[in-house]
Amino acid sequence: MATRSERKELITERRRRQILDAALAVFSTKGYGEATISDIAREAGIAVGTIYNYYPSKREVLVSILASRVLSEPFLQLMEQPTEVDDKKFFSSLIEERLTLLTQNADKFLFMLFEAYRDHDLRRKWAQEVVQPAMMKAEQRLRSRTEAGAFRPMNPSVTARALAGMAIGFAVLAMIEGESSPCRAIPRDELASELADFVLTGLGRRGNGSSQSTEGEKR
Amino acid sequence: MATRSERKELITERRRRQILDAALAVFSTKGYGEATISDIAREAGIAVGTIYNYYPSKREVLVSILASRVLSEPFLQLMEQPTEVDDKKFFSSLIEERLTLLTQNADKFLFMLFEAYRDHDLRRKWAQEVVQPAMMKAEQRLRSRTEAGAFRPMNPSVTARALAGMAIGFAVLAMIEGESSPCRAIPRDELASELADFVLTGLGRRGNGSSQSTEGEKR
Amino acid sequence: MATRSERKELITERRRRQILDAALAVFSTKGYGEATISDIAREAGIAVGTIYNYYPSKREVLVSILASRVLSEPFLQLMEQPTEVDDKKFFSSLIEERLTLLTQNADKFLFMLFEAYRDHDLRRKWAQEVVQPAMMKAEQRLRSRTEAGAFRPMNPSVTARALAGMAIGFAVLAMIEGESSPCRAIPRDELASELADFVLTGLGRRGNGSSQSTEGEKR
Amino acid sequence: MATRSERKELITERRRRQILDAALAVFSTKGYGEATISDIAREAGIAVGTIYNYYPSKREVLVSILASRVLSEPFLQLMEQPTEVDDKKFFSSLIEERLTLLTQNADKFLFMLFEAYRDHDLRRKWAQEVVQPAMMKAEQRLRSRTEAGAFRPMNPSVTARALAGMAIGFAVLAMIEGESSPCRAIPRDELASELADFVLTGLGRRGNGSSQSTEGEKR
DNA sequence: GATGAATGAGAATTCATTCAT
DNA sequence: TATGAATGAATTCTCATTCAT
Repeated sequence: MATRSERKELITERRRRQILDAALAVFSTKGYGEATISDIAREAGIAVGTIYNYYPSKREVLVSILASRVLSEPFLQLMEQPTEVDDKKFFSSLIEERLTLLTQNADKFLFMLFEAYRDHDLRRKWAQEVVQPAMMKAEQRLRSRTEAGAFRPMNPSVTARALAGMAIGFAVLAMIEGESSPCRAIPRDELASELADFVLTGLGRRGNGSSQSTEGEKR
Repeated sequence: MATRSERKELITERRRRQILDAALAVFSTKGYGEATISDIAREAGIAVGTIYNYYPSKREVLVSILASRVLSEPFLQLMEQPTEVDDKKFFSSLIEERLTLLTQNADKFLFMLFEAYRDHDLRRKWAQEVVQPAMMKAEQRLRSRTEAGAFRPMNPSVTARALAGMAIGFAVLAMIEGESSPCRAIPRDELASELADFVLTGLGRRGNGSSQSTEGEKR
Repeated sequence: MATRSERKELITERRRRQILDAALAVFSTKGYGEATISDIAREAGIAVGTIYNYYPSKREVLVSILASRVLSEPFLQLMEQPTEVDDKKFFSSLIEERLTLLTQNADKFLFMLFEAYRDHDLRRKWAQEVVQPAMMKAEQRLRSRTEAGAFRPMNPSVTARALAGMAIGFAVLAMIEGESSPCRAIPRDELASELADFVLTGLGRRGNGSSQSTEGEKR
Repeated sequence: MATRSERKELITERRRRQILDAALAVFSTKGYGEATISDIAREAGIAVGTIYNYYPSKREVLVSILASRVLSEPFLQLMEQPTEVDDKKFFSSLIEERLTLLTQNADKFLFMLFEAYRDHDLRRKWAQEVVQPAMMKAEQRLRSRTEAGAFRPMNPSVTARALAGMAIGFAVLAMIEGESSPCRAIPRDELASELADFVLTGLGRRGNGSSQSTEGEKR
């Protein structure tokens, strides 16, 4: 009967997820080195030994997390492109969504960033399977908007990374500042709108090239 | 002559620095949890016991690093404002410099970010003593440039964080992508110039509010 | 059936006893400070780590010994009152029994005495739960024998402690003198009889108050 | 010049005493195993290294203490015989004095007892040079008082040890009971008098042999 | 499969001892 | 001679891993 082995498969899969969930929670709280298998077992509500029925070592649990989580939710999601067409609306909703995602997963994100940084293979995998596809999509979009005359000519590779980076760095700063950040007082949608404006028009006044230097610099 | 105790003071200070340097190197390579005191001692070229003559525990070494390094070079530097007045030049050089700094210290920066994230006090200290003063300076500048009519009206708190965040996130992405990033091919000054343009004019074409959606998208 | 958890309970109890037995043996031989967990593990025939599955620290093993052994066999026993009624027989057998106990457990007794001396709580516990109840029983007996006209009027608190103390101190001296003590040559029952006589009649001749100084000393 | 070396000798002796005093204080508080050379140096107000100029090892400091202190003050003193002739007065003052001595030095006494117990040589030395001479003196006295008709015939070896033991054990019990001992409420001289009575007349009524059994036991 | 006690290698920490100043 | 920083062996304690139940 295939049912038998299928059911087994299913249960096994459930267990694995249960373990990875617990491990991710513990790792992102305590860091890989300071988390113990005991912590993970407790978090998962199972026995220590059970973990070893599914993963051969603590290290393997980490790798498995990085492999399965880094290359999936919420990181793929993080880079996905919505299909909104109005630029302002597009960026507002994109930014709002991403900031929420990043802020809610700051601990996991940081932990993965840090651990992946130390694992070359993972880093490469992450770069190739998550970051670069997403960047390519973003570049595509930038290019097409430029061709449509909506955006100015630019280097789309650089700009895509500046945009994505802005979201990441903004979230990092928000995490460091915590409650004391003045941004906490601003409603999320207003914040997103403000950031969208910055992204679209830069610092300069509309209608003038903002790279104009001040009077003293006039030529 | 106070020379005797002064000299001792000096030697002690040197040793402490020696230990912190070694510890920072090891921690940022292996992470706090996986680094051993032995590693640090070996890196510093001293005996294990010597470390304990200067710091009461491994944890204290970490805290001391975070306290002394996070609150000093290169992090204060990272947030310092040059006095350049031409906006384009200002941002170009600022960005170039910061990217270099961040890229060269990516490992340390990440490690600290991660560990400080898990140490409330440190995080608060970092926020209060580094990030917020720097943000305030940046906000000031934005405000004065706006008053001078050079920049458009904006929320300076948000914008300052978007700018700083962009640098941080850009560096993080660069770190993840490593050699495979298309930005690696671009000369550093050109990259900085491109980013400065983005910062100053946003995505939109000069002379038109880029938050306008294009005709084709009108409904 | 509660058998499962009962059995576990039983095994746990056995292990604890095994560890405490080994620890007591090692501690009383080498002293707390110089005994190592390794020594205890070796003595108990188990692994070092196993000890930590039952006690959180070396100190806790000590405390547990003091708490469980000081407040039980052979110390409670040491203070228990037989019900013999003939005074001479009573003291002879009491003394004989106690001396044997003390001598056989001199090392443990000393070790506990010394360590308990340095642990206020333990000392108080020992005093309250062992020494004082025993002293009270002894006082009771002295009082009732006095009322029966068998013993002279006296302060029973002081006398009870003098009696118990005599046994303790006699054992201590025997321990110090070891083989070279002249008491070693005397059969145990004779020794007990001699001590019982001393206890019952003191140094003085019967029939005269021995606190009188003799004529020869009069001046 | 002998003066030079004599002075040196003197200073050396002073230092040794200073170290031993400190070491005795520390050892009797923390026990040999848990005391550190640092503790001793701090207690003595000198540097760690200095101790090693006078004693080759920590162990040697211990041995030196045991050798010099066990065989001298206050232990020899403890066993010395006053020359009082009135038996009641003799024992009262003897007991009072010894109890004070023992109580004040309980920590040192216990520590030495414990450590000496574990050092065969020391124990033998203690037995031969302190305990047995003192016991012999006591036996002598008992014998002569018996010959004078003041004391009843007895085994002086046993009785001497019972007497000395009583003082020791009484002090030990007082130490264990601490503040909660009812003996604390009794003035020291009254206590001594009570004990002297016990020593001289035993438990029984004067004028009757107290080894008489009670009526129910009549034969 | 699940469990969790046992294991022992390995890490943090202590401290007797040395030795340059 | 006195000092106290440096050393590293020894010790306490942790925890990944195994395995009998």
